[in-house]
Amino acid sequence: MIGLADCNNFYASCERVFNPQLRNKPVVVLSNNDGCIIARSNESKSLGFKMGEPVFKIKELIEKHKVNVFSSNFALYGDLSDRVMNTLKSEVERVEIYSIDEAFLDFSDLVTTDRALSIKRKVQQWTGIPVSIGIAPTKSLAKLANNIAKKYVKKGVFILDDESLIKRVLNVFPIEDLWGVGRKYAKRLKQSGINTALEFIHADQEWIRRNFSVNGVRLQKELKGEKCYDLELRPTRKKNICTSRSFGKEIKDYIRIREAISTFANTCAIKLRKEKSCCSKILVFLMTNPYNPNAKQYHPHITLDFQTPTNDSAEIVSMANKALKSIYRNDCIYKKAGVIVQNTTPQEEVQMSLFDKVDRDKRRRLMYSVDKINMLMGKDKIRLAAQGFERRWKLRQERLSPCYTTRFSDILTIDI
DNA sequence: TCTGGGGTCCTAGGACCC
DNA sequence: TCTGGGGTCCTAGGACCC
Repeated sequence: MIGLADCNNFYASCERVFNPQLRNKPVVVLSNNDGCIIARSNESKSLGFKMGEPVFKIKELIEKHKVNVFSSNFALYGDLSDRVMNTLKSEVERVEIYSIDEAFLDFSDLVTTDRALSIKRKVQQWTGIPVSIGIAPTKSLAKLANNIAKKYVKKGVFILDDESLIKRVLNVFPIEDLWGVGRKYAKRLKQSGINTALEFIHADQEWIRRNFSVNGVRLQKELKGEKCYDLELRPTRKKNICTSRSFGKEIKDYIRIREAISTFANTCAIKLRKEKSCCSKILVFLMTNPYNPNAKQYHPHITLDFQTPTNDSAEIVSMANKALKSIYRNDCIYKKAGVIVQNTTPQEEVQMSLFDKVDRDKRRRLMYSVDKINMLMGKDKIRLAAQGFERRWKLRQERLSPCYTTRFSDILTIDI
């Protein structure tokens, strides 16, 4: 049996941990640039706030209900996520961290409601984060069980084990809530008269394969209780790494864009080194504001290759700027830009180029020292000049909560 | 005025090989 | 007039996830 532990309204719950005044009050967390709603407490959900809704459209509603609004604070969420995962690992031997707020748990040894409940209570007590746990024979069914635990079961734990229970649940489970069925697939399925998980199980397998690829077939098998996805215990190396942002204010000036692209490229290089990977391709893209119908639209991108795979900041930044130069036009105003490094290989397995002139050992030691100094002294203490100093393109974050757990100056003090 | 960011996998089609 | 068979690799686009 496989369990899925999923934190309830994770980002909103994180904001509550060190700010108990928010309990039982509506909370929403916004995306970067304070643009859209990306997390809601139960209170906000019942007030009708929708996932992904742009904030400016619902300003009055927010004020009317005195909703507590926060900019996203990923330093806080990341740290609390680590605490939740470590707590789960203290109770279950085999844990797959699936996302920032979800983990699959191997329950093949012992499945009881009591065990699940005591795990849930421990996470709550040790981290302050409420979780729900669904347990079933396959990952897809565990996802489904979790969905039910969250919505309908007060104690927050639901075990989906015997066949007749599974059948009863599938019969009322909406097709669009299945794991792996997004908006497009749901629409197509409904057009074919398939509205519940049970109807999906009974659909013709060849038809599913044709319309929803092998993933659809796997989902169908998993719902029937046949395992297609195992627990993945070792974190896998990323194949692509992306750093991109919308700008707080739109930018036209080449120098400013170059500073942003240089910063994004440098961040990609840092992420690569953290993964101990090198990349052999780099993609740079620009975007004008698609929501402004009067603006000239231009969404260029270009991919360039490295002769020798690299994770050297200087090499990656200079290649990114070369790419930028070839797509930049000065008659557009840009809203967003980004850098994606691709075709990654483990840094120990880099294929050298016969004509390479770079002393790669020396460069690697240099990068190692830069990373180390920045870790000790603070982010960007050593940086490339191309990144600039002003960060004029920076995000809007007007309602940021303190980094309670990751910054000394933000640690709570207690008056006795 | 104001609309997020970071990933993965699959498939079809084109280019190429012998 | 008649024009094979069996592959691989790469990429763009589309779907999905959180």
